[in-house]
Formats: sequence, C-alpha cells, structure tokens
Amino acid sequence: MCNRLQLIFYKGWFSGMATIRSVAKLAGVSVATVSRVLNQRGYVHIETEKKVLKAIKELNYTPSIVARSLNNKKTNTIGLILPDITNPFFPELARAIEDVMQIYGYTVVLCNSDGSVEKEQEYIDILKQKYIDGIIISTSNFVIDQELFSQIPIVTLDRHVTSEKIPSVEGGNYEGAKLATEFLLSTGCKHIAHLQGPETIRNARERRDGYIDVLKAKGCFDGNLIVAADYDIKKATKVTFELLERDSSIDGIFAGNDLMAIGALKAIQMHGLRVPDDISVIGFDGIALGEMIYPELTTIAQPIYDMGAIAARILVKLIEEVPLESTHHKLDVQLVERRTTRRLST
Amino acid sequence: MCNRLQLIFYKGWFSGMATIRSVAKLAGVSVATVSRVLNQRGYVHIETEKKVLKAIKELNYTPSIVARSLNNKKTNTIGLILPDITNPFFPELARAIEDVMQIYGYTVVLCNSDGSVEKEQEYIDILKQKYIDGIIISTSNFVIDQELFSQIPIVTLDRHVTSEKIPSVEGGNYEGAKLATEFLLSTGCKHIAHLQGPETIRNARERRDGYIDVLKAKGCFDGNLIVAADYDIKKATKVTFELLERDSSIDGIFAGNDLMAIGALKAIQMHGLRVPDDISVIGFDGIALGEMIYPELTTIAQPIYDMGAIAARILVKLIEEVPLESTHHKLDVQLVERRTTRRLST
DNA sequence: CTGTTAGCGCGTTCAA
DNA sequence: TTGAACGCGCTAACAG
Repeated sequence: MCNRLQLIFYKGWFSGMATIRSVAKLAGVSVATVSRVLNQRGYVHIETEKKVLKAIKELNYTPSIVARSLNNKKTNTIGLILPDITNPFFPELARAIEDVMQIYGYTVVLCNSDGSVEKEQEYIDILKQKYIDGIIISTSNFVIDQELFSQIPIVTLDRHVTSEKIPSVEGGNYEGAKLATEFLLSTGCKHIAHLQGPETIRNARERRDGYIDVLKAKGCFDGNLIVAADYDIKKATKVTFELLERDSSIDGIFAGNDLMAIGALKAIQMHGLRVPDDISVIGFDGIALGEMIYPELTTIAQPIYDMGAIAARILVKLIEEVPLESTHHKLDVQLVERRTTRRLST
Repeated sequence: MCNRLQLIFYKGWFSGMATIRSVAKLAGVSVATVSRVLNQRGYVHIETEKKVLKAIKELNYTPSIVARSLNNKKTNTIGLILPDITNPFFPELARAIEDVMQIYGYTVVLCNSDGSVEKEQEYIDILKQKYIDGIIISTSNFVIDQELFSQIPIVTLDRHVTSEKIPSVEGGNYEGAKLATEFLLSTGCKHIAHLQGPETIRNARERRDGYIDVLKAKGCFDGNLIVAADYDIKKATKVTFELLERDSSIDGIFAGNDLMAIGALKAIQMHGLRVPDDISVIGFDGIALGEMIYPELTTIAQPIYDMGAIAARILVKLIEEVPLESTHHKLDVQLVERRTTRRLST
C-alpha cells in the first residue's frame, strides 16, 4: 500500500521579457536608436521617438538592469550589513536607509552579521561579487579597512572603526552619556549604576566613559556600580536584579542602551521597587519601543532615522563621485525626559 | 571674502576584478576550461585543473554574478516586500527569511511598502527588471494575481490574497482568536472587548470573527465592545482609554495583535486600573516585545520565525522547480500564558 | 539624426 | 579532454 500524494509544480508560462531588439524590430529602427530614447542620450527625431515609445508600450518592455550592469559596472544596489535586524534599534535605521535609497533609485540588500567577523567577511565577498555599488555597515570589527574602501564605497554607521578616510555616522555617545549622568544627578540620585554594553563595541565604551568622567568629577565614582549587560535585554534584567540584591542604596541607573534600560525596568518592578520613586532609569538611543512601554522611558535620544538617512546620502555621494564636505558625522543627541526619572526639583 | 571648504573626493584606485579571461591566460588554457573547473562541469584533466585553480587563487578571482546572470536568467536574489520593517512583527520574519535564503545561496532585497498598492507595484516592477528570482510578500492588496505569478515565483506571507495557485503561509488566525477568547472566558472574564485590526486586512477580520463566534455561542456577544485600532499602538492606547471611560464593566481585552495589546496595557495603567486584577489582556502574534515588557504579555503566539523560514523554503522550491507537497500552509498557534491574564481558577 | 559593430564576463554548443 | 565562437541584453564609439 503506497500513499500517493499530489505534488504541485511551479510552471511559469511566461515567454520572457521583451528585449531591446524586439522593440527595435517592431519600431523599424536600430537598437541604438531605442537605447537613445531609453536613456535620453543623443539626438533622435521626434517622430522616430514616438514610434519607439509606441513599440515599447506595446511590448510592455522594460530594459534589463542586469544587461545594463554588465557594461556600466553599476547595479544600483547597495548592501546593508547590520548585526541583527531583530534588535529594535536597527529596523529604524534600515527603514531610513531604504527610504532614501529608494529615492535615489537604489535597491538595498539586507544582511545580518550577528556581529561576527566571519559572516561580515562572507557577506562582503558576496556583495562584491554581485557588483554591489556600495555598502553601509554597522560593525565593531576590523573587516573594513582602507584597502576594502579603495575597492568599494563604504560608510560605517553607529558602530564603526578607526579610519580617517572611511566616512562614518554616529551619535554623540560620550556627550550623551555625560548628559544622562548629569541629569540623574540633578534629579537627586546619589548612587548611580551603569549597565554597560559590550567592551568590544566602541560606542559602549564611550558611553561608559562619559558616565565615569561625570561621576569622577563629582567625586562620587564607584567602579562596583558598573556592570556588563552586553546590550542584551535579558542579561540586563538578570544583572540588574542581582545588583539590586547586593546593593540597596542604588537610586539611579544609566543603561548603555534602551534595550538594557527596559530589561532593568523589569528587574526593578520584579523587585517590588517603584520607578521612578525608588529608582530612576535612563536609557540611550531613543528607540520607538521606549514610548510604547509603561512607564515611558526617559532616554538620551539619537536621531536614529536621520543617522540612517545621512549615511545613505553619503553613500550615494561616494558612489556618484560627488565630493563630501566632511567625512565624519557626529550627530547631536538629546535628553528626552519621560516617566522613568524623577522630576527636577526646581 | 569667500569661505573655502575642503571637499573630499572618493577615489577608488581599484583596477577592477580579474576576469575569466585573465585567469585563462595566466593558466595557459581557454576560458571554456576555466569555466569548466569553475562549475565542475564536463571533463577536465586533473593537471590543468590544478593550473587553473592556482591562477584563480593567484589573481584572487571570483566570477561575476552579473555576467553569469545574463545568460542564466538567474540572479540568486529574491525580493522581500513588507509593509514596514519598523513594525516589530516583521523583523523576525525578515530575519528568518534572510537566514534561510543565506543557506541556499540567495540574497534578499528589502522593500517597505507601507501597505500601499502603488508602492508594491513599483517595487514589483523594479524587482522584475532586476531579474529577481522570486518574491515573498506580505500584503493585503491585489497586486498579486495569477498573471504575475505565472511570470515570477511568489509566496505570500501572513497577509495574503485569495488564490488557489499562489502559495501562502499564515498562522491560524480564526482558531487563535477563538482560543484567546475562550481562555479569557475561562479565567472568569465577563465583558470582553476586542481591539480590531484594519478591516482591509484579512487576518484582522478572521481574528475578529473568531472572537465573535465564541461570544455568540456563549450568548454574550456585544457589538459595542469591538473597536477599531488598526494594528496601531497609539490608536490602541487612545481607543482603549475611551472605551474604559464609557464602559467600566470591561474586565478583559482581546487585542488583534500584540502591538495593540501593549498599547491597551498603557491605557489601562494610565487609567489607574491593575492588570490582570481589574482587566486581563491578551494579544496575538507572540512578538519578542511581549516578554520584554512588564507585566509580560499573555498572547496567542504564531511561530513567526518558522513562518518566515517556511515561506523562504517554499520560494526556493518554486524557483528551483522542485514540486511542492501543498500550496497553502496554515501553522498552529499557541496560547502563551504570561502575566497580563488572571490564573485559571481550578 | 541613425545604423553597425564591438565589447561587458560568462556559459555553452560544436568541433577537434 | 580542450578550444573557438556565439549569444545573453544593453551601451558606446564610430561611421554615415
């Protein structure tokens, strides 16, 4: 007894797209002429143009970008390499980039690297093979070097490498961290802890340093209050919970990013403490998620969408060889006071 | 007085990739031979193969996928059209698709349609021009028809259209909605409201219908308790707040998706009511966000990652012309009980 | 103003 | 087992 099952085959009956040649034949002209009207290049008689246009419409013809790319060396496609699109910070960036690229006629290929050097390298190789016109990458690794940059336009975003020549876009991490810490101080917090991002990521280090510098200046820095949570929400909940158990004097937390702040919030509430009455929490990034939760998260907001949009515009300039006015862009961050911090006692 | 500013030019000094021809020359063979070793096709002497391999390595040669695509008619690229990557539901889908496609050697182009027919059409046209091998789309519109499907492989995901032939992947919306409503009932809720998604989106209608059918069967259906919140978090907060003002008897809310549930949670807390003591809330989707917040959201979880992964595998089969065992895939949903609903009183 | 032709880089006959 | 030649669809150079 054998069970037979119905298999479904995909059969496209599509005969294939019209080519420039078929258009030429139908219009009774040469392919060169068709190409001319297509690209608005060179002279072409108004009448013949009409004939060509008519043929194009009749055949429903659209030029093959692949064929075009072969001699152009231009695919109108760019690669976007992100650690993980699932991390709420990145979709906003991706959206901005896609929006801008769409305007300039580029298409964007999405790559998730998980921050792994191998994956990044792999993607870069594939992208190069595909004649991608440029790359936007958010990375903390060193796959991006001067040599690669000389082969293909690249701009680094948010997480970047040290290189004079390679354009970068980022927020004011150090400044923002100072702002956050000072704000917490100004609302009366005495014992401020810091949830730190990965030591390998530069912006995480910068944010920590801003925190440290402010507290040192006030003479109230305590190294024990810095704990690593690796930009991870679950880890943030865990370490915050532990921190609260071992030190009941903490009355403020500056998280290196919003995700960790949200994780911390959970730990605090699980602990039966109130926000902001018992403990104030401030995050960093300004992701949309921050105002979805309750209480709404106070944070240092980066102009995330703008960061993506600017990176995209820079890449387009690089590709189209229009000169840049500056290579490194540090965007202003802004304190967004919401409900997880106490009011200023004025 | 004119201010001069330093302009930065991008100058790639890259001489261009090695071609199959240069490899052939270096190896002292013909391009055909190089092509053979490249694609492991036909016979080639072991010795000549070695020479070729050596030349390839020496020149750091990788074949141009563009050129290859020109006669293949295959780009190893697929298009992914989503309403908005910024909506927390979609990154998980996108991630799954990218992961699977990566394994099969495809690259994915990301497109945000905002659910607009025009944008979808525009993207589809571009994708076709680029010789994309296939498309995965989440849409409620009717740009996807049988004719388009006969030109290019397509699979619809989550939000889909009515077509026998076009493969689809979705969760059990109706069943899940019944599950949610029954669960709320079983925990003792008497007056259950429903936050509905857009009337134009089929899964929103199905979820509403599941809710209605359960309540009608129990004889306690009240049409006034259905309010439209369009899958939008802010609107959900707003309408829930209003709902609570005009009807204080409500003790349970079934939101058509998690986003709206989270929005409702905020309204409830702003209202000074407690969750789940005063009001239970259950969502739908099972997005990661649901367990990030406090209290953690009870929800009907769809296997989001699997949905993406399955859609991707189906598309690959379509493209590579391996037969499908079935075209329409409805995946099981599951009640995930967390903290926004009361415990079963057993 | 328009047509012919030669690539772009690769795969694929068809002979040798 | 190998190579020469053609074609994929389009653009650019060069004649006419």
